[in-house]
Amino acid sequence: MKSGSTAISARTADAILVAARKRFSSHGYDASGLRAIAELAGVNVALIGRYFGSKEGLFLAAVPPTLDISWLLNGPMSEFGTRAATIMDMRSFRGFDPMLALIRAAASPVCAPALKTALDRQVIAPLAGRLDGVDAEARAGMILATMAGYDLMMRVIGIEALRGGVGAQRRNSLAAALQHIVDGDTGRG
Amino acid sequence: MKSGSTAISARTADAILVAARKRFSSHGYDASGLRAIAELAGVNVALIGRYFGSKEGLFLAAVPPTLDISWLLNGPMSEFGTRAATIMDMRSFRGFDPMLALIRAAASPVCAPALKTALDRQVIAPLAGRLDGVDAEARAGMILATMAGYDLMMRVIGIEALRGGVGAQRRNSLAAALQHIVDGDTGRG
DNA sequence: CACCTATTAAACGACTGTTTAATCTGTCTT
DNA sequence: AAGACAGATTAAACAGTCGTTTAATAGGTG
Repeated sequence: MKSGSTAISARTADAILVAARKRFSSHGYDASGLRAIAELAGVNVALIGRYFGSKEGLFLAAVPPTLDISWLLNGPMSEFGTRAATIMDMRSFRGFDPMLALIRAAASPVCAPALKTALDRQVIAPLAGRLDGVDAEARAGMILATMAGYDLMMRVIGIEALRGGVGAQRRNSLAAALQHIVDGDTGRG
Repeated sequence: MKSGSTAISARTADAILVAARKRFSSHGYDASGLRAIAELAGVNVALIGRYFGSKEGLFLAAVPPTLDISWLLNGPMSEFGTRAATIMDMRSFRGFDPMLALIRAAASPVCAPALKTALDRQVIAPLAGRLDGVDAEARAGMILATMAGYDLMMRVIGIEALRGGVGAQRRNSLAAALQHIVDGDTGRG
């Protein structure tokens, strides 16, 4: 045998996780039925209950672990704005986008607490550690808020002012906004 | 009779609208049942169908008309950042908060199109008209995105880095971020 | 009383997350 | 090789809620 008692289940559980991430990021938590997730994974609905206990358990196992920005911290912080804006604008995930899953699930009361903890530990803390100057944590929170708001308006709602026009223009707006927070410019001095 | 055929219904329809706004802004679109809205309004569920046709019709009548920022454009644009940040941070709506309703309903596919139209006409356009310099619409979109992201992180998810600490600190972060976009600072010149 | 409107209780089918019991599959034992 | 066992998977049903609709009731004026 390959690995004993959970060989087949490990692959099935993984298929469920992959399907859940796709569905949660494209339809949100409330609008994602367990049967739709199961069908996308090619398994029976009852297996979700068996492997993850409940819909909330499935969400907790699927989304929070994917929320990290280590890929964004590789490089000098003097170029954080352009680096973040470029990735945010050019990215094209195939089925699963952690940021969209975060935004679309935030409205659900059962998701918000887990998202808050994951963001505090995996996004705010490491980002604040790379920021010089005062109020590092508050500024890290503002950076996250700016990126999330950008995605909320451009990808979830589809605001024309951000979607239309030359890509470089909106990237510059986002890059400049982010870099100012990184540089700690208070705008008054 | 007072006004013919819809005298009593006008008051009832208004009670339904008020209840719907409260519920949509505190629980989002998907998690707001029509029966909960009707009970909050003190009327029967069937009246919602009679007055607004469907749940989508109720949302369209309740939320989009409330999305405007005329109160935010009164005053010099050189103080837009501090003015917006102060109102955003100090505000305390009793039951209905348009910004929270926008954020919590954005994930629903049936709400997004209407929100997009309302935001384009009632927020982006008037705001862009007050902005000097290049890419006024893209920058107006960034201002809206920054404010929405701030609310998403602080009020919906409850990020500690934004909630905690002295209020003046997080207000300064938000105010500075917004003012830089207003001033059209590209961060590279 | 008759009439029009506003309002209600009740039921509709469809879907939700979750659970139960049965079936299938593959491995090990005799 | 044949039977027994354990784990993985499934079909089916559970109680509940969803948005919506239908038919009956209450309220107020002519």
